[in-house]
Amino acid sequence: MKHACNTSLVLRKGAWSAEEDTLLKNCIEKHGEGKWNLVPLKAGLRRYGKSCRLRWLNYLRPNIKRGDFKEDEIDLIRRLHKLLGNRQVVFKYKWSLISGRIPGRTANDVKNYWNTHLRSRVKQQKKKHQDAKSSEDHTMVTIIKPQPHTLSKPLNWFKGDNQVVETHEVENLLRSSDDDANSNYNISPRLISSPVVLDDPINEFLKELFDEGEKTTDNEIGWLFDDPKVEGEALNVVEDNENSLFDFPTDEVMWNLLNLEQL
DNA sequence: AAAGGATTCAACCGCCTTAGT
DNA sequence: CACTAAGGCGGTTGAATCCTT
Repeated sequence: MKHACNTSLVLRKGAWSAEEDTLLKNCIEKHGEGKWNLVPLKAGLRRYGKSCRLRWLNYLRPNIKRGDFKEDEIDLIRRLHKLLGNRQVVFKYKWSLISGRIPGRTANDVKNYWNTHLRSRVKQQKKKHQDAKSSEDHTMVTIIKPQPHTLSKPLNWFKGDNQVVETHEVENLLRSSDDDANSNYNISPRLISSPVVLDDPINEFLKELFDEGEKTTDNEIGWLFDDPKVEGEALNVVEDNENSLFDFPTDEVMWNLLNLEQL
């Protein structure tokens, strides 16, 4: 028999009260983030640690921006979702990546905004676009690089049916031609050029991702480096002692790329 | 004014990955 | 190597609020 009759052990669910918020905030300010399973004890809350974490990250954390999304924020979400949205398997952390580009907005905020405001709108636009282009042979989509986002942990990348490729393997794929004449992709630290085709889904994807110029099919990804402001910037892969990090472009470069994209 | 349908968004759920043992 | 706990993610839910009739 569990302690069902002891109400002091029943954990609360649902909306947070102002009192709970204060307790959690004080606790985090005193002890810092982390060890979420201990937070309810430290804070005197009858909540799951996971619930505390979510409340802190999405609502109580300093510098969280509330209220309506601005036009530039919406535009950025739309563009980044177009880049990442069709590649959900590879870009597993899509919403985090997108929210990482928008100061003060959480992944949950961005996801909610997309689901409630943008998804249907984009669907309609896409359908319109397809209808308009149905008589043409193909559409052209130019694409931008992923946002600058430092991943603290190595990610597993999609490799095929239930297989993953470790980050270091992707690093190998992206290794500079200066470092390895036999590298799969002829990528200098500053410029991406056409990769070699290999019989592997991830390489197929990377080929698409790094292919020069424009793609000829809808929903596909390619690169456009026509603009000299942008040309020369590339996906840098750097080492951080223990962890492999993808150092995506700076804000300025990102905006240049986004401005180039014709959506 | 009120009923009820539509929309919003905070919070939960389940799954996956990672770190520790 | 296997197991477990914790952290982190995207998808989904449902209460609150807004809008329409």
